[in-house]
Amino acid sequence: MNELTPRQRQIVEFIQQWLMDAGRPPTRAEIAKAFGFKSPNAAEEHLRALQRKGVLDLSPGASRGIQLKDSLREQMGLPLIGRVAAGKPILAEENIEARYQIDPQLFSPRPHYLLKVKGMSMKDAGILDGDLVAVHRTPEVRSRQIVVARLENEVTVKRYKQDGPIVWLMPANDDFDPIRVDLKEQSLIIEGVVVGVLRQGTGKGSFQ
Amino acid sequence: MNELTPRQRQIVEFIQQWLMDAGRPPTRAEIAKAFGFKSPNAAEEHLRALQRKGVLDLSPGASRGIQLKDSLREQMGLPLIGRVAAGKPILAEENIEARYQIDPQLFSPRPHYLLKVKGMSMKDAGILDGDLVAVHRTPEVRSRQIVVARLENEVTVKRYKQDGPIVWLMPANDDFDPIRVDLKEQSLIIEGVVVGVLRQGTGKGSFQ
DNA sequence: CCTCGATCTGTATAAAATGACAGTTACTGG
DNA sequence: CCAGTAACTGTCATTTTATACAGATCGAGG
Repeated sequence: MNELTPRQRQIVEFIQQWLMDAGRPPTRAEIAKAFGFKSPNAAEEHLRALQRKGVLDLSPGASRGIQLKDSLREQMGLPLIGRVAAGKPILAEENIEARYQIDPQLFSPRPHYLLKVKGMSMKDAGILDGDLVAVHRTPEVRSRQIVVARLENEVTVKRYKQDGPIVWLMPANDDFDPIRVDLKEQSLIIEGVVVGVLRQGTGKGSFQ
Repeated sequence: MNELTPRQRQIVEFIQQWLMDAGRPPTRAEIAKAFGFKSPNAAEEHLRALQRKGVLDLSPGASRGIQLKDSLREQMGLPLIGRVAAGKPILAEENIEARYQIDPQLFSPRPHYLLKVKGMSMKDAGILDGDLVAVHRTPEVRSRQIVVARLENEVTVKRYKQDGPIVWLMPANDDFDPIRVDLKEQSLIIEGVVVGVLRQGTGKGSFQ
């Protein structure tokens, strides 16, 4: 049901482009002109179809009353997770300290949240105390990826290494010891894989 | 001349807010209603004044034809500087590999560009080969800040240390030696101070 | 005192834009 | 073959919007 036709996708992309260029949504006539339609009603019907499919909202009566729903989500930005309350899902509202808009093209795959790292256990991977890691939420992890894992209500960032039923969470710092997890005895929840790192100049960072 | 009156500032802030909420600029009537004006012309005159002061652009004839100039610059995003061509200013068009939108609240002071770091000379400061550093363009640097400096047409990222007429550019890696610059003999151009670090998951990064 | 800019009211109108109705064409699944 | 949907053309009444013109007030500066 939510599948867009190629033409509809073109229309959405055109509206996005127009928003970037002009700072306001296009009118029906402007859409029609851009696509070579000889009637504004062609645009009207596309907009109706896209509204039915939930891609955008139309404000009745308002000129340029087109609102892309995706852009709303983008306006929200990535949530920054600080301290994770025990037992709560990681993206619970009470864990969110702030939201930051980040260009989605910057990281891939697309991150779902930012997590503030505590401690220096990943120092040699260039992840310092206070850094923010961009995390893509997925349970699929491969060995040697840096993951966000939850063990006994404790959230940690470590390099993942699987050896049959044994998972090793490897720090990147000789002062720390690897953590051994026997999946037959303990539950390990993978909260996602790290797809980027972000350090703010402010705070106790190592510069300025 | 570019000083806005308090009322004008309110108008600009209102337009920004409206853009965030509705995804389209307000009409004159909508501005008038929000401020309690009994005539849309009051809004019209504010818009004219703001256009004269260069804060926004008005598209004649278009409904909701208000474009905030700041938001245009924000839409452009931060330029990513890769290889710096010898002799060219760092922000020359040919040095720009891409542009990324970054939440301005994320770093402070506000960065002007991103620079791709080559080599591991700042490893112990958590800056690895291929990382992007967010740089605030200023010639004012204090000792111990990490700076972007240009020496003999070579752009480097190092920790700054001044000792009278002698400047030391300190690596954060025991395998590298400090660079000694005598300001009486050599010219050192400070291209800015590092206000943040950003690592993309892709590439030859140390994870995934 | 006079002028000027900022900040408004009040009125009016042309242009821009929405949104409805009546058709057409082409393709797709039953 | 028929119904349904996507993708249009063509027309037009109504509403929304921009924008011009004629005032009014108030405070700052010469």
